[in-house]
Amino acid sequence: MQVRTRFAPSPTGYMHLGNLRTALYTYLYARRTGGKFILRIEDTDQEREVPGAVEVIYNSMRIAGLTHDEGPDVGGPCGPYVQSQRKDTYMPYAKQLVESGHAYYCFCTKEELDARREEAERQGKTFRYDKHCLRLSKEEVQAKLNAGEPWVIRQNIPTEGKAGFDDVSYGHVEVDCDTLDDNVLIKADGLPTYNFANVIDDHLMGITHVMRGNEYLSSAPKYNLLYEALGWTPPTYVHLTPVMVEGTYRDKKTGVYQMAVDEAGNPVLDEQGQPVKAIVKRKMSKSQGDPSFEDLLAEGYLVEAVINYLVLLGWSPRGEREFFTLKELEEVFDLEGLSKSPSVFDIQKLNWFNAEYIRKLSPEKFLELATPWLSKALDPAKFDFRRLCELLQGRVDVLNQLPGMVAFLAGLPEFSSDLYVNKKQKSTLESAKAALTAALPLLEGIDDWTEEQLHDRVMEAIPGLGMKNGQFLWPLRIAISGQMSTPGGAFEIAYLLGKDETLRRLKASLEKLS
RNA sequence: GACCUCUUGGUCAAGCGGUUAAGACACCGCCCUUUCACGGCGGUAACACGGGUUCGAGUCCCGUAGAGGUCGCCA
Repeated sequence: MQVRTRFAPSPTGYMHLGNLRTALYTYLYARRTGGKFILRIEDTDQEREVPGAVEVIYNSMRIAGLTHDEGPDVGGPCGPYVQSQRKDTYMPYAKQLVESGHAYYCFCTKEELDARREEAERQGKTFRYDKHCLRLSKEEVQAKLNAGEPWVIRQNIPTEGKAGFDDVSYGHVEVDCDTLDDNVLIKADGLPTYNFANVIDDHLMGITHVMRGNEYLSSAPKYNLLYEALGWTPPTYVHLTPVMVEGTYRDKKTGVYQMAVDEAGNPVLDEQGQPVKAIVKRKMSKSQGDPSFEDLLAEGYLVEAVINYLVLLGWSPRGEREFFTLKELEEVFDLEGLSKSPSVFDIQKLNWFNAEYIRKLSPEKFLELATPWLSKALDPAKFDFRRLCELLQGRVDVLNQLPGMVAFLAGLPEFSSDLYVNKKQKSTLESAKAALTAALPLLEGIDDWTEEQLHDRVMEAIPGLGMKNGQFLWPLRIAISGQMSTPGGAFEIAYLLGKDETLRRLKASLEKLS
């Protein structure tokens, strides 16, 4: 049987990295097995509608290179692929379940339920719907329906026995039915809940492998009960771990941060005596300030790097190799390598991957990608971006570091004379002053301002000065850059700056040193 | 609180009854070098705990602890 997988996001307006990873795995499994990859939009929550959010999904998928075989935009035999457009397909199944006793009409209002939920919470009990409306006779139900009372349809979970399912990673999972709640299947607005829609759609669309976050692990038994009641065969389940992050935590309702406490429960204070925010391990979340896929791209991460990093976060190829293109992943991805425990998103490792991918870029491509970033700090007409990029390509991790790395070229920063002192280069304040004094006429005498000339003329002059290379070059670089570290040595910086500016800076720095 | 799941270095992770317990990131050191970086070499660092099963357990079973998830007319 041909594998059919699906990615079923709800349109939130951004691509969560955990979701992107789910999409990736889902896509890769379909490709690896020669199956079909389907995109379905789960937008049954009308209150949460975000304008333009569906386009964000298409865009992210396209940028990531995850092309779907069926979906709202490309069509397919099982359409429509947007749940809000499938409204009429769910009701008949719901009614069928009511007929067979696997579901029932419920007329309890939200307010009543909220009150009961609160009451249960006050008593420290787990709230579960008490099947109140199940006691209604067929006639009573009909009368209420005729009177136009608002209603929902609930799943009728058996009060005893066990329910379970099989998962590729987690094996057989089983729970007692009496721990399960009678969830709403059809909402008062006539639209299905996720609990119902995913079962119906997955079946109707012929999905063979359901891959999704493991927040659904505990409700999966209920879904299987539904498959059973409908006389359908459940799909193969593959539950995926969440992507975690170590960061601060802010309460959604109150907006206050969780603060750090020591073993005695006292607040941890920083040097200024201010309370410190706690660093906790939690699910990655846009609302907590964690980056989305789009955010990462905007910061100057390369798509290939993000994909490569993400695929390895929760899946292992079981070998030494760690660089993969999407195409290569389509050949090697499997379910066996999937991890069962949550993994922590590590920006440092992503940075490393990104740096590696930047280095693999052709110089032309890097120039193209870097130019907008360099232009934030430098006038392209005044600097040799091509040469600058040659120096930068091996040194930058993330493109957004670029403006900061070259800002010193636009204007000499204020700097402390301490920078001239370097033990390893045997550079002291005195030797620096001597070097700079000697450098001025030497550089003034160079008319052909190329790196080669700069290098040759200076290098041949240094021995005559009785100095070591470092004693001369270290202070020179400091004097014209004002920085401890720069993308390139003294000659490269001098070339980029041009003769006039180099001499101007050299004089200014020398003056300051006197 | 109830239920479900998970647990190898700081992080990602290999391991699927017998290994000196891989590798990568990060960190540290050395080399290279006119700086930083790159590169090369090396180093610190882990099987949560307690019971079993077994000749032998990171690997199997049971507890405990910790972590995560779920408990919405959200998905």
